Amino acid sequence: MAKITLKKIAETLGISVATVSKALKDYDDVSPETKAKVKSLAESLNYKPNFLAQSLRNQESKTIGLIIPEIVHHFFASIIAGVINAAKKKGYLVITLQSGESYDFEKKQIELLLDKNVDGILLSLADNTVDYMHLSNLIESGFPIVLYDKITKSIHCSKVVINDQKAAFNATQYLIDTGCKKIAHVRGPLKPQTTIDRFIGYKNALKENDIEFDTSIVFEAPHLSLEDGQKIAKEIYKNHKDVDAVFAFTDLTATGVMVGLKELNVKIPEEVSIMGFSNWLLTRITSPKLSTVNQPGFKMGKQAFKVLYKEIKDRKAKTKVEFKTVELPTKLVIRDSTR
Amino acid sequence: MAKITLKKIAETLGISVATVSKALKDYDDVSPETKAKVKSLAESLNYKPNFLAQSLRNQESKTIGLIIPEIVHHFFASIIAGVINAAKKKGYLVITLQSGESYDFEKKQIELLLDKNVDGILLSLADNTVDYMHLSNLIESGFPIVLYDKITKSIHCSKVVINDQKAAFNATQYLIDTGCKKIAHVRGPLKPQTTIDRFIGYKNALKENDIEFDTSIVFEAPHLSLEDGQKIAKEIYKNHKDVDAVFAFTDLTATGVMVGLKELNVKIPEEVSIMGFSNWLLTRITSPKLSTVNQPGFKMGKQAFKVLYKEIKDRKAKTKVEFKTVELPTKLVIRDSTR
DNA sequence: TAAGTTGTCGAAAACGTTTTAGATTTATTT
DNA sequence: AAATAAATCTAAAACGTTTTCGACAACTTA
Repeated sequence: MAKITLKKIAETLGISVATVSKALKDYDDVSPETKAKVKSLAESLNYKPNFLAQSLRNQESKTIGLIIPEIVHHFFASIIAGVINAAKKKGYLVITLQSGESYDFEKKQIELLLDKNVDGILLSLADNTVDYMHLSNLIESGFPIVLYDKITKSIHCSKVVINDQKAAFNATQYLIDTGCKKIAHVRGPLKPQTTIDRFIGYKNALKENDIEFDTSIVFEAPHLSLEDGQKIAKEIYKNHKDVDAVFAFTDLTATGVMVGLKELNVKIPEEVSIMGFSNWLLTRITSPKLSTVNQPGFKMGKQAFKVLYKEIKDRKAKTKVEFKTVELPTKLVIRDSTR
Repeated sequence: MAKITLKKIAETLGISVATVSKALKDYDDVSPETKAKVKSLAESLNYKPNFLAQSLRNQESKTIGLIIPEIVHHFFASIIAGVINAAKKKGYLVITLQSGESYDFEKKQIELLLDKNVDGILLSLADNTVDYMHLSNLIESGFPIVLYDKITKSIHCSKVVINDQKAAFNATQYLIDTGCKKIAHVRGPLKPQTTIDRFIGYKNALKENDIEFDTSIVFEAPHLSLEDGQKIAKEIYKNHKDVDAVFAFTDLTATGVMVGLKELNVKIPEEVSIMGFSNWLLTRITSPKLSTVNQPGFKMGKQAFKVLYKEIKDRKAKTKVEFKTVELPTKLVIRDSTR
């Protein structure tokens, strides 16, 4: 059961290791006869090149790193699946790490991945990442990194995102089109670009329709949890009875708002329309079923890998690497929580 | 920005590579002075050993493979998180692959991981895996593998599981204790051991309480989907009006049954108690909230890595590897869908 | 026949580390 | 002072691959 190596093949055939290697890779300075002999023996011994040796020699590991803020999360799990799926097709394997939305972990894990000689990194920024030196240095050195979902405009590199502004605009516009006049917004933690952009989209839609923007009906859900939503529901019921729609940053919080309002006997969607964001599994389970914006996690993962792959190839071929930003389309999924 | 290597350190210090290597590892045949010089230079140059070279030389990659049936799934995502978390603590990285419940993929991906020189594999069997030769050969050769969650009794190796029989027994017993007399069971696909065990637990509880087992109220949910559950709800409503409780193989299907029955104006839990299995996020969102059995995914992932780690160490130390089966405790989570 | 061409091969270096076995120097013992 | 022991170092092989460069033979060409 010992491992088959080039050396073994060379010895049994009475030729050199170099020739065996070249025969297997169809170099044209080895005769057809030798090639045939080598190939058939390699096949019958089920020879598999040693990946570590290849990596060491070729300075590439055919492995990429994927840093996820939170694995146990429908959207991010979809991303993992998408990345793995796309990577497999190109012969790449994926090492997944979780930053837990912590800047320190994020930094450490990037280092870990670099130490492991990954060929590139896919990264979604932790919410509290504010200092980008660790990234910009890396990118300047030419190391392939692509940012997905939670990005920042302050870093110059390739990115894969959805258009949060547009998506939020469309969601809000839909609420307006269906007769809602007083639309509250539940936003996430302050820093991430996604929070900001969805908020801007919401505001733009109001403006476009000459609806006055009222800062007192914009709520922050610090943990984006169900409970956050429930609390906000009570607040709305108590102090903002005229609210007839809620557009939330994410499905879970939207569900919290919905559950909270239902407990207060508010009729959904007759009295208040609820719009979520992401299209998680749970949107099909709430009652009424939650209207939402589909955020294509699997596709985003696939696309992110593709962009990274191109950069890895370009860098190897010493072609100039062009940074690009890919914007994935979202779409409204209208169910029963909106009029 | 060129990589710092032992060679570079050796050259600037005017000593040999061997000494540098040994100095950094505190071998006792290098003088304290040399050690100090080497260490301080290494530190100031921020020397990081090349992982590939180390792996090649030491014949260990400090990387393990994790094969998951389905990543986008609350329970399995928790497992991934648990494994990564435990692995990190021991300096191991995790390559995740998805089998998609396909036997062929499972085989291919094991090979992929072996080609990549992973030090061990964590595996949950695909539903349609029936032939275990690819595994038993590997295990016999001494390669560390541990099976988690979806296991088989036909393979002799370490395993990390919950006690499905006991968990199902307790769930059923709870239904009986709360006055249910006619308890239906929704089982999963026929093959997996988990399906069989939960079914046995259900039957045992009936027997223990002198309740007649009625095969006509055992239903199969082939895809374990929400829709499967809804269909079964209709069937129950139509032909088995005397059913006053349903114990389902998994939360999503339980939810399907619940949604289906609610649509037929059956009162939950007054007329029918519903018990799920797994304790996914969604159980807190259904209305009424779903009672279920907590299946500790994160812990299972952690534990699975620990067992694998021990095997890797033992094997390296040439200690005899003892296979063991770790059984993780489950517990009933009673919410509002049961009386 | 001398020079050039072509086809086929292998030695050796390289990737960066670890470790064995031996070499060299210094210190200790008789 | 010679023999032995201890302390410190290094050469070299090893892990398994890839690729450059040159060697050699056989065949063409002038």
